[in-house]
Amino acid sequence: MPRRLPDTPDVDTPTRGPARVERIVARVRSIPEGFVRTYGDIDPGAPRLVGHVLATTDLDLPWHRVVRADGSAPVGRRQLDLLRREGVPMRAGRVDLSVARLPG
DNA sequence: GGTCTGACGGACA
DNA sequence: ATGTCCGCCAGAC
Repeated sequence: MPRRLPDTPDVDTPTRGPARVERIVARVRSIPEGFVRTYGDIDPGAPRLVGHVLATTDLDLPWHRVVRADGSAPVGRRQLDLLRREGVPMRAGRVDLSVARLPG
């Protein structure tokens, strides 16, 4: 008898290990100026991992284009300024996701 | 091996 | 709106 069953295959077959981090980096990198993506959009299976990556990486990424699911900015005013400068629409101090959120 | 912690998200009170 | 709880994954001890 196997000591454990194989992971349930799902539609998404998330990558595991360092490859997953690479995928996150790639997705952040691909956010065009003037748009944002949420942590959950970048990695639905592990949004916190996205934060972990952004907080520890030394790569030059458009980190300011990653916001929370409600459009608020985890890093604060500095981040909002950067976004405003790119013309990202705001509403009540948060990003207006209905307009700025990148599809997919 | 185990335990904790992130720039989170969703459910629920 | 505000706060709690739990799940998620990789990395650092």
